[in-house]
Amino acid sequence: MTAAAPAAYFFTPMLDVKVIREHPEEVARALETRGGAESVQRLLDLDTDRRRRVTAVESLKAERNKVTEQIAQAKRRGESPAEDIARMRKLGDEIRDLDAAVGEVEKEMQALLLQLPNLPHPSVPVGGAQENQEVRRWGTPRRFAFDPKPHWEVGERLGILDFERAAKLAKSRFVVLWGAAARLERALVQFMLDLHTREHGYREVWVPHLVNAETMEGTGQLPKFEDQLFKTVEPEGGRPLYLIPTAEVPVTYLHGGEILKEQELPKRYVAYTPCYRREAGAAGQDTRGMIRQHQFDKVELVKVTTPAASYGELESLVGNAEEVLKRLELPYRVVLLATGDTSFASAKTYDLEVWLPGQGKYREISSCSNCEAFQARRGEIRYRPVSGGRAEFAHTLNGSGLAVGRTLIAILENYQEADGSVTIPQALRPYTDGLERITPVSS
RNA sequence: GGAGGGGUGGCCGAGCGGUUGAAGGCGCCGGUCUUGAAAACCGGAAUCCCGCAAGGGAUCGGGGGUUCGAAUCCCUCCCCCUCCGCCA
Repeated sequence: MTAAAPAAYFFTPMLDVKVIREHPEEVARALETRGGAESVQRLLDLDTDRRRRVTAVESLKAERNKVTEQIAQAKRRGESPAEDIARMRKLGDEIRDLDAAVGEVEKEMQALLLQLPNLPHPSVPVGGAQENQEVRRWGTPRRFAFDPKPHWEVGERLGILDFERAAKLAKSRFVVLWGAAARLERALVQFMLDLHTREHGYREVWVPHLVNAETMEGTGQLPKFEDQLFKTVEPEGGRPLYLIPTAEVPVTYLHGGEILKEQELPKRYVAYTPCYRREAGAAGQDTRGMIRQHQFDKVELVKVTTPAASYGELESLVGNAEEVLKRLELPYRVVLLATGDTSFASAKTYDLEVWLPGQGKYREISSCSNCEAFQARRGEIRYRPVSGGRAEFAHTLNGSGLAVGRTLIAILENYQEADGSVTIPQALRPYTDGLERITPVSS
């Protein structure tokens, strides 16, 4: 039996209030390039206010408990202490009012805290995307004897990418994959899952694609990014569900509200799911082709580990994702994101960018993050140390291993030939039932 | 969809108005015994908040209510289970 997930519970925000209280300047500085620094002073004021009120109400409660005990004793003696009871009535009202006031303050604090992003790791360059650092490159972009086409031209010429019909079925930013493309998509999923389970030690897991608000909040998607999510409408006030924007959400929250044993860590999971994103605010970006879709497949890697091990696990996670590109012989580079470009829940993120000759650019194909205790705190994911002490928040990590649609794109662009055909990478052939080349006939 | 049952500590499971932060078991930590281990026995240990501390407060699915006082009574929401119906 697994523990019931806690309904979001006051005072387990993603940043520990104590850290803000004790190091307000450092926190504000760390958040400068990430957003939220302006909340720090307000939080400090609220925190002071809250503590003052809590102290006051608790002394009243202490009195209530004492008098209650006196009444109980009197009753046992057969007396009826009318004046004590009358006093308790008044006390009870006062306590109720003060508690309500504390609740108001806590509500405001919680709302602010839920909007604060994670603090960056010291090794992360400070600044916006222009401060991102290329860590390494692998592979040499192929020299083409002809002008390499973008994937949408390659795919439409082969009759395997169909944007028009997808728009008819749904709307723009969807695609229909025909024949060899659908086959390739499936092969890629299989190939990635096999690699990570057989060689990298991940356990495969299959999860719901629709999750509730607690799960979204626990992993940092809500409340801040509601406009990026597809949401269901339930009749008669039923609780809505959200379509997952990444498998990171359900897979990380598998252990929400649980206390794991240190000796079970690290947990390493791999999951294949479709991902659904509104892409609000991306109007005009990547409108052609299947770079940015409302629905795409992804194989996701998730780890739950101890604070001491998490940065080592981040490096190996990146290596595991890189291995997919290496086996597919797709040139790529690894980029360490600067503070301002690092995602909300993450303390440190490496992006893998694959070379797309049709666009003449490296484009993101994986994002690998160490969220440290940010999600663990929100989602109450803890572990009991071997030494038997108090339960500690775990560290959670995630990374794409890889985005399948973009991998398909990369193959179409990197492996295209002058005659419009596309060669299937060697590593994928065990999964394509003998198909070695996509031509208009084979497609 | 109809009818019932239930949500308690790391896990299982008692309690059903005051002496219960909560019996018992399992698991965990320490000790005795042992060449070592196991078994047996003894002891320890929930979490969060406020406080320099002493100490105090809160927490038995969430929220609200009744009461001087609630894990225990009432309302409401969420979730799980069993049976019947329906169904990929």
